[in-house]
Amino acid sequence: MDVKTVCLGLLSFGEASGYDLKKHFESTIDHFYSTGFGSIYPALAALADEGFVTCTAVPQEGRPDRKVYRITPAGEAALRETLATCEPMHKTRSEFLALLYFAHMVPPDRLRELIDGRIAGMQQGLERLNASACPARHSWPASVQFVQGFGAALLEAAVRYLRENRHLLETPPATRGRRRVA
Amino acid sequence: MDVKTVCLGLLSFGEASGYDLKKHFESTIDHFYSTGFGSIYPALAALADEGFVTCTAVPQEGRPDRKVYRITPAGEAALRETLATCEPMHKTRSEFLALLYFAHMVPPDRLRELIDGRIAGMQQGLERLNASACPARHSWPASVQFVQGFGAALLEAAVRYLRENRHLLETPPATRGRRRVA
DNA sequence: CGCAACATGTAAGCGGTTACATGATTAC
DNA sequence: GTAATCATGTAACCGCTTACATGTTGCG
Repeated sequence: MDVKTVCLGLLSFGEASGYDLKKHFESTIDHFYSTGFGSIYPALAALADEGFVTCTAVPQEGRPDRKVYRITPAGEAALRETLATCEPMHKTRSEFLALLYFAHMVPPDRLRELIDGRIAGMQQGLERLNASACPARHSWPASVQFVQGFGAALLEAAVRYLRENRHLLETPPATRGRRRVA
Repeated sequence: MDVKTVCLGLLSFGEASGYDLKKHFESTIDHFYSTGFGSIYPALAALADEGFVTCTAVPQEGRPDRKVYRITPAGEAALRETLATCEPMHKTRSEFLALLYFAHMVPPDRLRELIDGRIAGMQQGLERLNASACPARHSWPASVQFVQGFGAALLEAAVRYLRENRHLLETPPATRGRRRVA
């Protein structure tokens, strides 16, 4: 499932511009599928080419036309087909965890800063998720809430684990009695 | 931090062949940084070119020479440098969550099967992590244990969340009184 | 005065995945 | 017999990231 499909799925919630989609990505999707304008705009153009969306240019003052996309019946059928048949993967690529894996080669100060930073970043992500969940004014389906809850649950677990176990990385090995005071 | 750096890091634990590294990736790294031979072999060749590892060919019967790689002092320095200065990212790309996000477009049976499959896959991953953690015979540093524990904690949280909240996706919306019997 | 938000797009480049190529041994 | 394990590599392809390109409005 590529960016095109995700954009098509988002358009199944209602019409939107590329800019709108980017904001949607940032607010609730970023934690499991992040992307940028460089992927979104070409995706929308391709979807329009295939007849899966229509595009209406809304003139604006002092800005490029706002291009509003709407999903077509063909697009909805294609989306259902893709969702019904694709083999959805799930993968994490974390240089952060890789670095921790090699903690024995990382200066202690650096290690501490990185872990502090990561915890802070995760709590920020948590706040962002909860913030966009609160309003409850959306016409979005329950699944959105579900996926945000999933992200929040994982973030909470990650923060807890880091807090409770970082000492395993940060205490000196103590093998070979190095720096033993007594 | 690319595949090259991770391979170099793994070689800081001790000598290994490309094949060995692949097994190491599969057993304990896969959950946060997966890769294949197509990345590992070129990475090792590049590291050898740069003088960060040496390569000793060990002849075998009926098989290609086993090429054993060892990190050099220059390689260790380069590794420390990279780990001390890189900006480690952490990102998840989940088509699975994307699909759940659009659950309103997915046939209920398919949805159930996918969630069941994902839970099963996660529990398998959990068993694999615990299995490779148990032996305790490794000369690997504590950080390895730490990272495996991290993976396990997240998997557990994910399984729990899916179990406890899947009904939110699987019960019909009930809006507009569809299929209301009474 | 400078920065953020609004708004859309192109194109090079990069890293990684996938498929291909080869081939013996061992266990079921 | 047929699948899995051992063992190494090459190369095309592909999608995504990044940088570039442009320009107005409004806020502090």
